Amino acid sequence: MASVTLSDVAREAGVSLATASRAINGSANRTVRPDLQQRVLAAAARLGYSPDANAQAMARGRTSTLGLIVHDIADPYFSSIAAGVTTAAEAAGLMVTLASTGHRPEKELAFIDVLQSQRARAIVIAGGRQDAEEANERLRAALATYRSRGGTVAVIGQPILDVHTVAIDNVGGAAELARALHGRGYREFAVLTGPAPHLTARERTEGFTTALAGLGVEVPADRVVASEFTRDGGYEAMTELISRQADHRRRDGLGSLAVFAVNDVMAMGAMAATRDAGMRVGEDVGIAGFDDIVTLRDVTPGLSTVAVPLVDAGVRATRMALDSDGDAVVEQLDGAVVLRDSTPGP
Amino acid sequence: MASVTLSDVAREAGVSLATASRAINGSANRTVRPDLQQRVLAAAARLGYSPDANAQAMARGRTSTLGLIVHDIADPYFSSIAAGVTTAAEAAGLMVTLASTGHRPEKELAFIDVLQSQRARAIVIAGGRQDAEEANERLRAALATYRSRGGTVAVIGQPILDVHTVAIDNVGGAAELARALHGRGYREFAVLTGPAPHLTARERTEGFTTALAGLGVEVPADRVVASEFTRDGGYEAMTELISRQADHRRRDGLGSLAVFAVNDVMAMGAMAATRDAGMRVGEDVGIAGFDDIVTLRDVTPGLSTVAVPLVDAGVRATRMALDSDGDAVVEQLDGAVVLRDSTPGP
DNA sequence: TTGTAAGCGTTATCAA
DNA sequence: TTGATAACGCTTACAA
Repeated sequence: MASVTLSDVAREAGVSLATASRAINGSANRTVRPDLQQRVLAAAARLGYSPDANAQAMARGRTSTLGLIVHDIADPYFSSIAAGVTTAAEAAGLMVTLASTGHRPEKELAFIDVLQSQRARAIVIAGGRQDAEEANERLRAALATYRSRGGTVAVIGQPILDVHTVAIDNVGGAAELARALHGRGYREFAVLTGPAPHLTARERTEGFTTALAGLGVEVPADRVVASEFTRDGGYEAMTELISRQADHRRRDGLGSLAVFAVNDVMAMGAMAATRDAGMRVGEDVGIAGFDDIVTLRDVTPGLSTVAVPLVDAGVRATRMALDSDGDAVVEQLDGAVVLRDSTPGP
Repeated sequence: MASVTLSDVAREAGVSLATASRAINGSANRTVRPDLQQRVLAAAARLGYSPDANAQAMARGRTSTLGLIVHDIADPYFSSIAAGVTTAAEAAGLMVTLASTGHRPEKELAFIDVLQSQRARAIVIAGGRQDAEEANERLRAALATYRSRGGTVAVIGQPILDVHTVAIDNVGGAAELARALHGRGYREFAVLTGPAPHLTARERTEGFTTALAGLGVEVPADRVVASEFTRDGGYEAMTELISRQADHRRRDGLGSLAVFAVNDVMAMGAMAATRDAGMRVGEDVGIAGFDDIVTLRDVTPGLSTVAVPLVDAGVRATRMALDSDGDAVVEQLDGAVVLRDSTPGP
């Protein structure tokens, strides 16, 4: 690591350290004489000088790092958000430090500590919150400390951490989906919901069932199946649902039933389970998801879903974290129902 | 940013700066008396001390940062690799700085500079190389400089940058796929290949056609369609292919034709184009891809493809970058053919 | 406009 | 075992 330092450059250019510094980054203190500036730049190039960002961070008292915490970067939901965050961060001249928790909530705290240590300028946390008050309280405390030290924060998810939040309208989107499916003629519904404490799953489920109730349709309790918030969760929940239904209606399949899986990846699992049970998606049973994952837009039958602008969510969260420093602001992001052939109507 | 410093902790604990430092991280210089150690730790906790990673980096002369450069983090190919990289990095006690180039090769160079400035310990570059010698030469130079300054590098892609490389066996995988499709009875083939300079696309195409040649089957030039390496590229190429074929064989569709799209995402585009042209995937034409993207494993008909262990590629590349410091090592990663219903046989 | 010198928060060397 | 103190590479008052 025998790096070339700014002193080396200064010496090579025959100027003082201060002048070299000013020439290379044009600091607040205005100008350096053009010819000197050139000399310094030339010397830097000749020596292959690379400024030490850590030293700069120390001297300046601030870094150009933004932290991004996701549950699982391989999940298309989070990777889309990450794309938005990296884009917006780059536009702001920041590099992003990526932390993937692997769905372990305690890692969130640990990563906040690390980002705190790195003196990251801002932290973006992506991913719905859990209904787990002690965990949330710890998170709130950690973020409050981070903010008190000058960092800024934005969360994509539920606005319960007292920080800037991009809140996806899960309730509204699910409700609209419910009405749209009802509009296509479905009168029987089921929900493959996530784990009970998962707020996003819960909001989507409630939005869906409440909207149906408003239309005079009830979703019986045995048609609300809990599971993991994953592809396998969707598969298992659908399998379970099918076996529960088998009793009543063995021969005619699930006929006029529309199944709402609370995210697209679960919906894909549900589709697979449907097929493995010998039924056809769309014809024997309708299936809808939530998110409109871009990679899944070409599946057949086309998956009905609620499109969420995930990349945009990442961009907005980053901007919020960077721009506004005051009280916690909540920005709502609406989804848009997209009806495709997985729910053609009964 | 009025942070608590180690001096504050030392004062609070009534010990020297040096002792505080040793107590908190147990440096090479062995022990600190247990009671002092406790006092320091307690003081640190009381004050909410958070070590300044930048200062540590300066003093220690090394960081705990690993840089990851991808073309597009929203692409499932890269997000899977990123998952492997973050996992392996975390295991090594490193944080990863994520850089997404948006497919602009010049950004790769710029990011290497930034990572160099950050004094990142290692850099992992994911994504196939282009046949563009000046660009590659610049990259080689940048990486050589980075390495000469003490950094280590690993690339996932073609081993042409004189650094450690995880090379995916595109030729072999595509060849095996060709033989497997031939084994299912196909005798006519087409290839939706990527842009000409894209080495991964080229290797897959060549592996495929060469293997077929070995079986006595030739792929006519007008059945090799170039396009972007994306979903839309696949869609357009397939549309083009269909229109080219339309002349000969209007009524019987593409019958016994198997189409190899050089990656899964392109294959999804090709499937969409097939359907939009009123044909059925599997029955009217076979379609296969490459990569076995996890999110696409449940599409119907199931997409025949070559499974590439992408997460593992990320893990290995990270380990290579971290472990071996010497000459460029090339580790080959084999794919495995997975035949599904998108190529049932003619 | 340029230079001198004082930090920035740690680690690590060297004495004590 | 502990404590001064000199780096680490840079920025930025403050002087010149």
